Amino acid sequence: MNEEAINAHKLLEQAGIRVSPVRILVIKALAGAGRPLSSLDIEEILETVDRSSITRTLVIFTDKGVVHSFEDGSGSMKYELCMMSLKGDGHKHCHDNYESDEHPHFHCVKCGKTFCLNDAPIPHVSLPEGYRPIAATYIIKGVCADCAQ
Amino acid sequence: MNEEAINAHKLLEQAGIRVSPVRILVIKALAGAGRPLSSLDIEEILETVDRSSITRTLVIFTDKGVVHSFEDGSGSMKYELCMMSLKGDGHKHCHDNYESDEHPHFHCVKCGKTFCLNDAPIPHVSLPEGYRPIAATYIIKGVCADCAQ
DNA sequence: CTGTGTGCAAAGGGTTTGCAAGTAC
DNA sequence: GTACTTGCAAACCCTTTGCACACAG
Repeated sequence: MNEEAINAHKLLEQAGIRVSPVRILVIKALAGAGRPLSSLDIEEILETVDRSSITRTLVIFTDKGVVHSFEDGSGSMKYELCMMSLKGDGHKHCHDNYESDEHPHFHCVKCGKTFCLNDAPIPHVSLPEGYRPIAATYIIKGVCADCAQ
Repeated sequence: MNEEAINAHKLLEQAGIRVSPVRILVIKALAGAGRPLSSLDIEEILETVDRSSITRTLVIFTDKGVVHSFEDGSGSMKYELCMMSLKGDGHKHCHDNYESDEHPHFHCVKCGKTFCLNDAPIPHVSLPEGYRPIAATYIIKGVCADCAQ
């Protein structure tokens, strides 16, 4: 069992999710991509795994705070590993502190890929009285450097 | 013809869109709601109009810059009148200047409604070299004041 | 007559669900 | 044995498309 597998294993246990082959594979696919993936993206990486199993896995991960999920305007949901779970702060649910964990994304309308803008935090916007925030998504739509050439 | 109808008429002409009954009705529905609507929302307001006609109308409006469209995480597209077209600056396409025209939104996961946070502009995030922005969406997901009680 | 707008029905893309077989404890 | 996981197929939701009729110039 290599380093990556050990980390995926640990990550699942810390999040209170039972370990399974598909779950390990999905974690590794997300970790290896370095950018948010759709269930279709993951299916293409993990050729042998059924899409509904991937989607079910991602729902569990989202519930347990292991991944963030958001719509980037491409028509399909994108998923990325939550930074807090990667750091091993499994007991801190990322929903409790979304502003420090989330970051903006850039969605390229040409290639369809979505990139993380890790350098900047999601800038703060204050809410009207009584509004309780859970999460925030900040997506800039445009053309990426590769596609602009 | 009342005041609202005259405005819708003018708005369409300024955007270079031919006037039609459905287009007037969709403009009025959007203007009357005060918050972004889905095609289903509009269908419920305009009981007699077919949903595909509404969607086709919204596509035209988006192309011409009369409305903004974005995904709020509810699974369906939301549409709202572009402020620039309301002010009569029909010649200024809102895509040319998204940061000054757009604003953040709040999506309530309980009632499913999406509200405009008009007080704040979309805060600026700088992009890596070569990335060309077209539009930005900033959506805070949570529970609205009415649903939090 | 010609082009545009609209309603209806079908198709398409993505996600979710039901069910049965497989697997771990 | 019991509970969980997974693959397959069907159902579902929303959007898009094809087509025919209605209407305006």
